[in-house]
Amino acid sequence: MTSPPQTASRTDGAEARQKILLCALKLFAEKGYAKTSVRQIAQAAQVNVSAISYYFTDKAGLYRTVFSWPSLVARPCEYGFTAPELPLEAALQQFYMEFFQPLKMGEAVQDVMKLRYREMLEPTGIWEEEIENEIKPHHAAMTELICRHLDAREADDAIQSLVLACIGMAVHLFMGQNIIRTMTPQLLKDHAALDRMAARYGRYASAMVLDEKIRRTGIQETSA
Amino acid sequence: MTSPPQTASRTDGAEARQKILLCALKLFAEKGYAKTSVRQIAQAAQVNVSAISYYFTDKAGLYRTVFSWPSLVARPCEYGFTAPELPLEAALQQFYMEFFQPLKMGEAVQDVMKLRYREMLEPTGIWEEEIENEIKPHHAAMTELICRHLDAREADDAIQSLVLACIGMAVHLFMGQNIIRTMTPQLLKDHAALDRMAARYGRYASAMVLDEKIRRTGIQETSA
DNA sequence: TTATTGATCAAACGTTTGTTTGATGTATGA
DNA sequence: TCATACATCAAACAAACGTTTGATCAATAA
Repeated sequence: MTSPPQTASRTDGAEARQKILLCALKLFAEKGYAKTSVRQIAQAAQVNVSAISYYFTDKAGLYRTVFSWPSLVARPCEYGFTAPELPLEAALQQFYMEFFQPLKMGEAVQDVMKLRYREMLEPTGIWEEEIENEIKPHHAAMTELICRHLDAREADDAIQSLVLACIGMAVHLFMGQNIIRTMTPQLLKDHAALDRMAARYGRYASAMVLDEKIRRTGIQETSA
Repeated sequence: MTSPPQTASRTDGAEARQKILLCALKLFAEKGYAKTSVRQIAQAAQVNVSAISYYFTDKAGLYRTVFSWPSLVARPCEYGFTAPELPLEAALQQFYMEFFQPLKMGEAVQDVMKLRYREMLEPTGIWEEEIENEIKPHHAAMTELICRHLDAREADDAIQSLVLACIGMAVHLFMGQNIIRTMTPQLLKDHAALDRMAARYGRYASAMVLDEKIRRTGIQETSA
């Protein structure tokens, strides 16, 4: 009879597991998967090395668990920027606000995002099955928004470039945090600074879309 | 068996060195420093493992050599986009043309760029001493260009955000090659597609700067 | 010729890697 | 009380790592 007993009163186990997860996240995000050894993680978490295999089977299992940490990855009310009643600039500003949200939250959330973006450069394993379900929706949502405001029923190359540019600005800011904080730290200083950043990027993106719109109507008029 | 030339049975030595460099570059760019073993490199280059220590002292030495491969890194006529006589949009388009140039060239050049951008995420060692001398000039050149066209003598936060956005679009396209080629392959298909991309990004960036200019003159008038 | 030099090799080096083992301590349930 | 389940530990494991060794082969210079 080895039915799972209730060990709720026992705090030791879950506590160690949590510590391992937290330290692993930090180290993985900081130095990458390969450069982080299980012994380093164990030492940082102040647990025995074998605790990692004990709780997560192996290093890869620990990474997978960290990578899709539910409480950190789950972002409840996202894609609010696609709301149809929003004017273009407001929608884009909200997009960047949502995108920069993790930067405002704790280190852990940022580290998870860092992990995910790191997978872009080193597409091995989880990338295809996980990011595919995160990047593509993001991309599709932005495409839909821009198509709607350009009165285009399909996304041609120009629109897809536009989508890429809008998203690229955000991704770059996220991935280049370290550099930006070195060169122009005041831009990411605090929540207010990030909000200003989102507002500016929203304006810029809006200007890009409007430029494309003018170009399109112009072409339509001359070709008609 | 064909009759062997004078130096056929005995290879030059420089040849092996070159092969190691080429394969190391490819593997480092593909999988990162830590995940690439010297044995893999040796096998790919079809040389003995010890040849790496023989020619480059150690793995780190090989990496350093690859990282600053003179013939690949040297980019002769750069920063041409800052030429004062260029109008804004043309200047920005030239910026993106220059930025995307490596994408047109051989795989080796792209891999070197990939290596350099990878150092952004994993700032260990060479980063500080090398990238500092590459990113900052790029950034400064773009800042100067935008300041000039905005009639601003100093770069305030808004201008620096603008600079960041313009550069970010380009960096994102470079780093996200794999994803972009998966989702919208036609945007990076060939040289002509890349040129169209640079032209579009130039227009978009120009629209952003002009938007900021309008905003500025508007504020100046109301505040004056 | 012989001596020397540089390139190449298989083999082994000592470490570090991720993982497993078996023992020990400890709280819980009967 | 005893017995079971669980958490933790030091130690050991095989495999892979970067690196070194010493021999071998080919070419050059004396």
